Amino acid sequence: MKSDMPVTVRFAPSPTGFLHIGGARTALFNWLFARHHHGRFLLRIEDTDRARSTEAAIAAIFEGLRWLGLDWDDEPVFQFARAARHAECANALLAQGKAYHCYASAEELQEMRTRARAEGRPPRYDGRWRDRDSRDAPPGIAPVIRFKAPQQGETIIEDAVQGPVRFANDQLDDMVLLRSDGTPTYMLSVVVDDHDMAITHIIRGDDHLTNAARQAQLYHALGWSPPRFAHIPLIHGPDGAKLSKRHGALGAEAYRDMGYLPEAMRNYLLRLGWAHGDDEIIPTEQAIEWFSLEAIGRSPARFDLAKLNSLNGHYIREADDARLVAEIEALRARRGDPPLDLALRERLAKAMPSLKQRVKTLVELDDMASFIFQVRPLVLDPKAAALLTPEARGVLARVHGVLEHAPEWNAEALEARIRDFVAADGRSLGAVAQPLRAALAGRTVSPPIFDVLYALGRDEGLARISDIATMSADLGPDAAPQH
RNA sequence: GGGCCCUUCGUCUAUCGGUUAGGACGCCAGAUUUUCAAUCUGGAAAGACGGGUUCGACUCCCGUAGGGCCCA
Repeated sequence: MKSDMPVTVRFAPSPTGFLHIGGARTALFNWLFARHHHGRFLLRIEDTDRARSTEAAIAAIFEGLRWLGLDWDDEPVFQFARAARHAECANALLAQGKAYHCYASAEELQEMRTRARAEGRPPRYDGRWRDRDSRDAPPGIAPVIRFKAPQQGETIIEDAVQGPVRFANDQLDDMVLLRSDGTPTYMLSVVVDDHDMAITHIIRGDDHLTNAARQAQLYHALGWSPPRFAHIPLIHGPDGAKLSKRHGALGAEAYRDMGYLPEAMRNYLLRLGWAHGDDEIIPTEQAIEWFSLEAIGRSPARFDLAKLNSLNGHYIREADDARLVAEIEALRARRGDPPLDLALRERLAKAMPSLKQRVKTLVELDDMASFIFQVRPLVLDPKAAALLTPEARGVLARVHGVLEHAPEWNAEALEARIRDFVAADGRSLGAVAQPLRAALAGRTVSPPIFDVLYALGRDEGLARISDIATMSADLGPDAAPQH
């Protein structure tokens, strides 16, 4: 263990797709651990699979991490570029007799597997070139370099999350380090890179737990002390199976586009497999202070959108209004909507305190704000149209009269005025508020009508009421005003 | 098939041998109310199963079942 060294962790995705939710959580845990210890959080792009690695995926991963607010230290390391260094380490092991050339052909390997299978043994390389002289090598065959793994005893991983995990060494065969074309294998590259990057703690999904044993052996053979391992359980879909496309496993940018706030996502992901007593709302600063590997659970957690929604609603309500306006503008821009002019942006800002109270996502926020973006004459939805009976329109005409001389145009003053009108008229507030809502928003659901009136402003508000009040034709469900 | 890991309300979790098994999301009911929310109050809801160890197990051990990961 390198307890004397500054904490250095890494996130090492393969750029074969977007930053999915499991990767995002792994990155978050690494980031929190680094920030907690005032250490470094590095990025390594494991792009050795040339066929599947893409520039687009690399960009998506960077973008996803930036969106989540997980800033990394130093320039990212690209693994493929370090292949020569990896080969050098394999050759060093070869020179020291800790690795050997293996000339077994693909057919031989296949034969080994089928025989093992037939005999009910686990399919493993049988070590046939382990102690054989290279002079026996068949001509014309480029050898691979295999690791001379210990055959007796056991390898114990003292995992920070899983506790001690023991592997019998005879279960682990002599893995390939360098392929016959001279390219390093994943197992070699990871160990060399983690060592060269001075990684002190490897926090990754527990799908790598078995790899840890072989990697630990490699560390020892190379004369390096292994880092501390922390294998965190994978995230599962709602049905308990591994999270996959089938569950709609999406990239970080998809969650952004669905209207989630990065701080809500961080809070949600943190609580998947990690807890601090009964605390649920844990802002990032607090998370950094509290985070520890010991508190990570060992059982896989299921991804649950309902809880994310709840957290997101909380963070939206807490968010600064100006920021939310900017978020809505960004969302609309991504969707291809024209930018908001000054007046609309101002209306949106005025409505924001009320709007943000009633939504779970930014997409819902945008929808809740649609009354602001509507252009007169409003398109009424069927329920709103049904509310606007001739009688209701008559009421609206009188409300218009009451409001047009209002000295002040703010929610409190408008409410007082309308309540006076309602009281004098002997009606319930609802009998006036609902038609008013239909006229102002074109829907039966909106923020409180006084907030709506205030946000719309005097001219637009009165005009919308007037549009409906002066309408002569019957307003059947199909008679809503059309553009 | 082999190795390894996991198992508390529907979901995320607290509990680190002694609790009426707590909280959150979701759900149901009520309060509030101009709609929808928000908020408040109340409610239903859990230790997979079987053995041990112990005065006492959700908690420790073994087994079974179920799920997952890796290898092929």
